[in-house]
Amino acid sequence: KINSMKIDDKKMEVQILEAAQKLFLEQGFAKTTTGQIAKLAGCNQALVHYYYRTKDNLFDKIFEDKIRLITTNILAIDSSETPFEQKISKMIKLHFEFLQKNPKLAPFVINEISSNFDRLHSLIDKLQEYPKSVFAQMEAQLKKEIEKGSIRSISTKDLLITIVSLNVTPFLMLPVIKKTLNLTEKEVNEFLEQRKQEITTTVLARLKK
Amino acid sequence: KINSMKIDDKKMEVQILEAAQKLFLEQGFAKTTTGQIAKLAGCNQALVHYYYRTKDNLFDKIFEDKIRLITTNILAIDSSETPFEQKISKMIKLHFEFLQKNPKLAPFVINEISSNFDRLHSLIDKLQEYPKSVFAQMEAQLKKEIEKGSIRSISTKDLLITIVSLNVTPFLMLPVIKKTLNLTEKEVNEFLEQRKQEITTTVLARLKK
DNA sequence: ATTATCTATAGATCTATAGATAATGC
DNA sequence: ATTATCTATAGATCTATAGATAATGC
Repeated sequence: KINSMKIDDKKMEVQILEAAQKLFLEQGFAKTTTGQIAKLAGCNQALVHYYYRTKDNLFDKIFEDKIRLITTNILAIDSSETPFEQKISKMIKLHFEFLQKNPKLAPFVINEISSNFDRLHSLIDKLQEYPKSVFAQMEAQLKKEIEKGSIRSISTKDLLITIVSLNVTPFLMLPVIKKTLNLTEKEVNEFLEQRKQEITTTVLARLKK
Repeated sequence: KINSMKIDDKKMEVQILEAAQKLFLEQGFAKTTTGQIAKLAGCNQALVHYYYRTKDNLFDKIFEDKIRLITTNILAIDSSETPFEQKISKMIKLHFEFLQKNPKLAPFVINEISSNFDRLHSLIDKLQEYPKSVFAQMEAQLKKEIEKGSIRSISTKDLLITIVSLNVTPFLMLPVIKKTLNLTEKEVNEFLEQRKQEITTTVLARLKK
């Protein structure tokens, strides 16, 4: 079985999913056609429907997967005895680098949510389940530090929104920044590196007494 | 002429533009049809094309208008002798309240930019013209303060990205927040008020020596 | 006369399915 | 036999225009 496959001869079912993913992330659901998906996957348009029946189905699979990816990467809690500020720095860094590895992810999810929220209700409910316990852990750690007096008071919610806001926005603005400042790929990376540093500085400044 | 119009009997041309605006902001370009626009405007679908010829034309008019609205509201420079920190606070406040008055604006623009950037090149060029001089003013003020030693060093670009990031993101997340936390309209407003305050706190903390 | 509005429709997609054919697994 | 893939197409939109009719301005 393993032998019978050439290197890039993945099962067509998978290739279709991957093609769909790529196109949905780039253009959004509305602008992507099953014809485009088929073409990119290297098959006939009918086959897309053979495997996934409807375009909606295909989208839901992908969207749910992305929501899960995001929720499992928002909070990388570190329960070790590392100083709190280092934990926060690491959390920002990991989240930012996750976004860097998936630069189209944030725009995509925000697009679909804000232009099609009703249809996505149920899918988004999955956003709630997992992070709850992790949120609680985070809250416990934060409270402890505040009581110790080692950081300035802030709510868990605010801290998280601040981190996510600062981390996500550069990727939303990336097309505009690239064009406006006429940046090479290398300069884009430098910008992001520099920005990552600045975000850490900002968040830590907010926590400092 | 004035007499001949009933209260809400705006010229159909305008009603079509407004209907299109509302629908584009809510659903994006791709999901909005000229049929929907006509229905909301209270006319026939053909009339949409009579006045604006193509859907693209109609969109471009609106998009350009929104880009202009945004650029004229990003930087409300205050050249008076007010202390710098107060200027920043006011700037954050004005920008945030501008977004509050136009809550669909940020998601809309980000959507269209990230799913259709190529087509919008020329329109976005307008984003550059106006703000340049204002950016320069801001930079001058900031440099002065840094040299005086009254604030911690930061680049104009970073400061602006930080403010925009923090201000914009709550509006991108609003549908999810509403649903996830099950908020009433009043609670949403409270959340935003509180958040506005927190954003100011964060930015000022970053500037404080 | 000129401009605004409507009805009707051509032409272009696009999704989804039916039915034919090719490939594969027993 | 069963599963994967293709060809072809029905049916649903959707944009844009042509041509008819109604409203308005001199």
